[in-house]
Amino acid sequence: MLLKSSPLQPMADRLSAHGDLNDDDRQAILDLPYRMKHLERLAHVVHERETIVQCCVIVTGFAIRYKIVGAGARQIVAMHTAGDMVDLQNAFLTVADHSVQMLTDSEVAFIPREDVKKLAFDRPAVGSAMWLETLVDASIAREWIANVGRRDARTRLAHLLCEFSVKFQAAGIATEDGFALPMTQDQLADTVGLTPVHVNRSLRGLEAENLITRNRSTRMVSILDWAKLVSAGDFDDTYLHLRGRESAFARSGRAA
Amino acid sequence: MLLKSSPLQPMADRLSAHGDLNDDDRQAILDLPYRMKHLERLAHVVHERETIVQCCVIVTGFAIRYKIVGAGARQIVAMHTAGDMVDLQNAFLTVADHSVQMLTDSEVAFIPREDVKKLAFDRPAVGSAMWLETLVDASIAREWIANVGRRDARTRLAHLLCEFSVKFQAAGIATEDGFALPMTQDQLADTVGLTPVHVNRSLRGLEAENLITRNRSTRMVSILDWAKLVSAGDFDDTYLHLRGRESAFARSGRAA
DNA sequence: CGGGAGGTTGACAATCGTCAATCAGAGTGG
DNA sequence: CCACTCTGATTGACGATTGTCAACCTCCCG
Repeated sequence: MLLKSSPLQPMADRLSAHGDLNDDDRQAILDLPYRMKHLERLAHVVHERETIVQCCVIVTGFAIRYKIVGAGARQIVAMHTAGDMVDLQNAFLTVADHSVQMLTDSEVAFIPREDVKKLAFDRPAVGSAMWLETLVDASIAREWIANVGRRDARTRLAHLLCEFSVKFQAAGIATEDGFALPMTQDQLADTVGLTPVHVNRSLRGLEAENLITRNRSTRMVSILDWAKLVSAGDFDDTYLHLRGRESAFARSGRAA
Repeated sequence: MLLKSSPLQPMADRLSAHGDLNDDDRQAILDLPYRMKHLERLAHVVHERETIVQCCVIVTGFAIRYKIVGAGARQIVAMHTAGDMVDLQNAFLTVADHSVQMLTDSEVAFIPREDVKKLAFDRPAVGSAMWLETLVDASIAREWIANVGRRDARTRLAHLLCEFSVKFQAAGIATEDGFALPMTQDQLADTVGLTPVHVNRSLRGLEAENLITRNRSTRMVSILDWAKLVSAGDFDDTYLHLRGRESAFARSGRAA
């Protein structure tokens, strides 16, 4: 069960979390052909309108998906961490409808899309898990629409911080006390549909309320009061579909 | 090839558009067990947090997916027309992360989720098409994030109208000249993250510019200048992934 | 020690929201 | 055929959240 060896292990773990994969399924994932690549901060994996031929799995690091609108503004539409299959989901779409860029120096594995498709249909359990993964992504996107469309600045940011906290903990790269936020305020602004100036004001507001603390140099966010942050962010982790895991509500209950 | 008989025909057509399905594939779709139901305007198909046991295909009519945020506001996160598999995509998620409501009196077909899953993996061609359909939905959601997050009121609405025009034409329920918009201004407001008052002002603005005309009683939107509307809405239909079809840009080119 | 990226602030502008009144059209019952 | 009612559309006055502009600060690094 503990075959920690392949760079694809995080991907196998992620998919296992979505359903019961047997050892053969897991091994089949690890046996996928891949090509490792080191990508530097701000390097692009895909550009909008490009043709997709490979799927990309993040082994280490963070990435964002973004779109550029006519006025030149950028909107970040998703954020990914280790184990995420950034464009694996797009194994079925031919032309990219958005760009993918690394937030940090990262290790990624590229897998030919045909091999991914084949695996998905050869092994329904794996296929289901992959499909599920893309559906969870879609669910998060819907939540972001609501976040940007119907919440004020403070709530939007608190919500995003809650989401990151839960997501990072699920990925094993954060504790309940806080996490390293690999985004500048410019990037945060493009994530929640605000300006960097307003993000700054809102973030300081959350600090002033003693919900969080930040370390500017390490870019670490410490959560001082999870229950209040959840409340401030109107956060409910149902949309993350984390199933078996300890839910954020459970955590908030414990903290209360 | 023309077996127009089953209520599931629109679904088969839609899936065929995403890839090459052979006659057996198409027949397998039509052979799915289903239960027809008439739903009145504003009836709910699913409520947020409910457990999903059936998948729903719209045969006639329109539906919206929406979320309610803490402050009580509603955000519509998707809009669906005939042929759309509203919760088929959620065959893999157990608990609904949003509500689904009909915009008009409609005919829908309910299919047990297990049968959908089985079909998807028994017939990879169908499974691919279904997966693709969910990925297109996700792509639209991402575009909506950008629309709400980074475009001003006028542009947001123009963009939405362009999307509806293209989508409705693809579904065969609109011409290039216009379409019946089954939404009130309240619902439009909850779609683009504005207030109804501001939607009204923006819509009248587009009319004043002679980009569109509306018939209040039939709720019909006529497009007077497609090219200018596309420009005003910063619209590029790449994200709709319509492949083989005549693209909106082709149309705008023709009109120019 | 200079340069640069990113964070912070203040003053001011503006898009968009709120509130509330009024209007228009469809359906209903007498 | 007309009053009545209800939903949805339209407008105006006013308020406020958020954006814009621009300066300054802080830390890191060569």
